[in-house]
Amino acid sequence: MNIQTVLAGFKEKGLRLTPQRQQILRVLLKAGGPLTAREIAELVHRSFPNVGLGTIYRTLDTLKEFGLLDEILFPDGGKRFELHRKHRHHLICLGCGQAVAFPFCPADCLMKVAEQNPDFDVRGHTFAVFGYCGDCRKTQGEGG
Amino acid sequence: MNIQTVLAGFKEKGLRLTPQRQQILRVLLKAGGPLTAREIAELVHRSFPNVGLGTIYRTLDTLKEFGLLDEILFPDGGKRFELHRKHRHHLICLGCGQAVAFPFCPADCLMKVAEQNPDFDVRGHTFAVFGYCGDCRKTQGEGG
DNA sequence: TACTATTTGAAAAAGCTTCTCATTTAAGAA
DNA sequence: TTCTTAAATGAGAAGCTTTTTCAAATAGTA
Repeated sequence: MNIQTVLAGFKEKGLRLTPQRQQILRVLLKAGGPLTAREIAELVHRSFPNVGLGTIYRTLDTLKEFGLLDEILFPDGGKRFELHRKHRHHLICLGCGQAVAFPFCPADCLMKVAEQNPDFDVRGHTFAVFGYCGDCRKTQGEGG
Repeated sequence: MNIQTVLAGFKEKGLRLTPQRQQILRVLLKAGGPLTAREIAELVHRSFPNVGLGTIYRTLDTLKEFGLLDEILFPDGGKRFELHRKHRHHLICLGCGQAVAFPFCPADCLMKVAEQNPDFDVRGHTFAVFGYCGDCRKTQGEGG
């Protein structure tokens, strides 16, 4: 996904292309992984020091509403955001917080669940794997 | 898991069996599904109106520390708690909030992830399925 | 009973997210 | 370019959940 696509989508929906929104989008596009609202705010502030957290959250809400943004729930309850890229799950390092996406779903489990709960209308699922990345294993991942 | 087991575990660890903790445990044992901290507090207050939220959270922390409590993250970021019962995942209704546990894990996906990330030391995972239960489908689950 | 470290209640504080509202501004019209 | 207007913004207040603080109470033991 590039910024042109996103901005075109914005225009289609009648949303204004404010500099703040553009900067928030650039930050999300540049991000190597999912970011917290605060991290997004800090990065945006490098170009627009006065953007309020309200604006950050409002923009994130707007993006979510249009399916452009994914929200990732970390095991401690913390939320992170990244631009939507098909359906993906994450491999998350408990040491450094780095998250790597992978594109496949727990198919076997979903099938079993659906089979065993025929009355339940499955609409979605979450799946995330936690542990320690190669770098963190050397320092903090052992013996936990 | 019954209250005797839990209380015995408490004693072993040198924890005091205060009436507040016992009541929190009873509430968790009686619960039909995972509860929010506030729900636990409300139920505890029926017997002990003055138990503070601080005590609730501290007790939940203690239980988590000893592996007696599981925390479930809902898709909106809300947290719920239930006494640990082996390793389980949840089928959660977006209509009424009811959560049903199931005892199997997304094995295929976990294997793939581990294979594709040999440097990563996998320590855990989360998996939850969301949708609408039979009751809610009749009223609010259609066309969402 | 007396002792003491643990636990508690109450309130304050902290952290994240949402809301409020006067002001600003993007986008289109003239 | 200037005007118009609804949408968006910044700043701060407010709302929630969770954590911390600390004097007072108490479980467990001697």
